[in-house]
Amino acid sequence: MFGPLKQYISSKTTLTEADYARIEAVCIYKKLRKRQYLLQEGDVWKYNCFIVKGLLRFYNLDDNGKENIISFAREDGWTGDRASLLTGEPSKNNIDAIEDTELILITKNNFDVLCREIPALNDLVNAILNKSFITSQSRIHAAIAFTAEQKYLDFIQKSPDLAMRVPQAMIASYLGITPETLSRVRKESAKKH
Amino acid sequence: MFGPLKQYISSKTTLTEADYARIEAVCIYKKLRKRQYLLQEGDVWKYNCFIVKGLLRFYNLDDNGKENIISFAREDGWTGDRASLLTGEPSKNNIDAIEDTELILITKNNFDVLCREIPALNDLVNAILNKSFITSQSRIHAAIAFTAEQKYLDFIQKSPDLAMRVPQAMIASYLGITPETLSRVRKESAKKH
DNA sequence: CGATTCTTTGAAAACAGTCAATCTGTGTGG
DNA sequence: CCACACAGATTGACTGTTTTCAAAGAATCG
Repeated sequence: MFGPLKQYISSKTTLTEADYARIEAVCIYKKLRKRQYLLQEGDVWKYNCFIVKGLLRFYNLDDNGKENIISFAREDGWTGDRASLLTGEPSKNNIDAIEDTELILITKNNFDVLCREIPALNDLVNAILNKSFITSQSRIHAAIAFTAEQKYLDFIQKSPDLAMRVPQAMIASYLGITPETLSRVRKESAKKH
Repeated sequence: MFGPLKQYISSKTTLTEADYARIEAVCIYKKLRKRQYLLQEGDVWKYNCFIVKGLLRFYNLDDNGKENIISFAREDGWTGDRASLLTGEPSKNNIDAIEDTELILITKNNFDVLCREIPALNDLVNAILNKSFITSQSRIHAAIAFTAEQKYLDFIQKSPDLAMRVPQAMIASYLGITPETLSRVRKESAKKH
C-alpha cells in the first residue's frame, strides 16, 4: 500500500531508503466507500492526506443546505482542511468520497517531524503548497471573471479527466452555477461543435 | 527603511542580529507613485516583495480590457506573481500602486539562499504561504456561493480597512460584479441599517 | 425490473449587466 | 480663488443571463 506514495515522492525528489522507511512507519491506510465522509463539519482535522486511488470532494454547506464544492482531489493528489489543521478549530467543511477511495493519512505531528528530519520532503511540501496557491488564484480569476459557459469550457479544458468522472451536479456546484444552467450550457456548446 | 521588515519578522519569529544583517544586505528599496506599475503583463517576476507602506492591486486584463482584481496587498503584506516566479514565464498579470507605496524587494535567488541559511525564515515563509492559501479558499467560497450583496457584506466585514481605502470600482472588480451593481447594493444595505 | 438518483426541459421570476445621463467631489490651471 | 475639467459614483431604463420551481426523461444500482 505504501508503493504509490513512494512512487509519487520519488517522481518529485530523491530520498534514501531510510527516509522512505521513516515515512512508511507513520502512514495510516484507510479505505472509503463512495459517499463516505473523511471529514465532517465540526471535526478537527489533524492529518496530511495522500490519495492512492479514487476521488474526493472538499465542500461546505450554507444555511439552506446548499453544497459549495471548493475543490476536488484524486489519486496522486492531497486533501485536507488546512484551516482546521493550522488553528486546531473544528472544521466548517466536509470531505467525502465521490468514488471508492484509498488513502494514506499522516498525522500533523508525525508529518512535521518528518519534514524536519528530511529537508527534501519539506521542500516538496512547500512546492506542492505553492502550486496549490497558484491554482487557487486561477480559480478565483475564473469565478469572478467568467460567464457560466466560460467557466464550464475552462473547466473541461483544465480538468478533462474530472469532467468525465464527476457528476454534473457537482461540477455545477464547483463552478458556482446551478445544475440546470450547466445542463443548458452543455447543450449550447455541443451545438457549436 | 529596513526597520518595518525587521519589525514584521520579529513579530512572527526570532532571528539573530546576524540574520537580520544578512537579510538587510540583499534588500532592494523601491518607491512607487500612485498608478505606477510594479509588474506589467509580459514581464518576468523575480522577487519577493514586502510592502512597507501603501496599497497595491494584483490583477489581469481580459480580451475586452476589463480588469479583474485577484488580490490587494497593503503594508505588512506581500505581493508578487508566484506563477511567473515558479516557472520563469512572462506574467499574465499586472501589479500597480493604488496609493503612493514603499516596498522592499528581494530577488528569488537571494531569498532562496536566505531561507536555506535561516531555517526560521523558511518556516515563516511557509506559514505565510499556508495562510495565503487558506485565505484564497475562503475567497473561492465567497465567489461561487454568494450573491452580490453577500459578497459585499463579507468583504467589508473581513477587510473594513480596504473598504475605506479602495475606490468602489476596484472593490467591484475584486468581487466580480459591476460598479453599478455595487453602488446599488450599497444603497440597499444602507437602507436596512 | 423497480426505486432512486441524476439530468434535462420549460416557463416565469429574480438578479446582475449594459448603456447613457447625471451628480459629486477633487484638483488644477488660468 | 474661481472656474473648469476630470474621475468616480449614482441613477434610470432596458437587456440578457441565471435561478427557481416543477415536471418529465435518462441512467444507475441493488
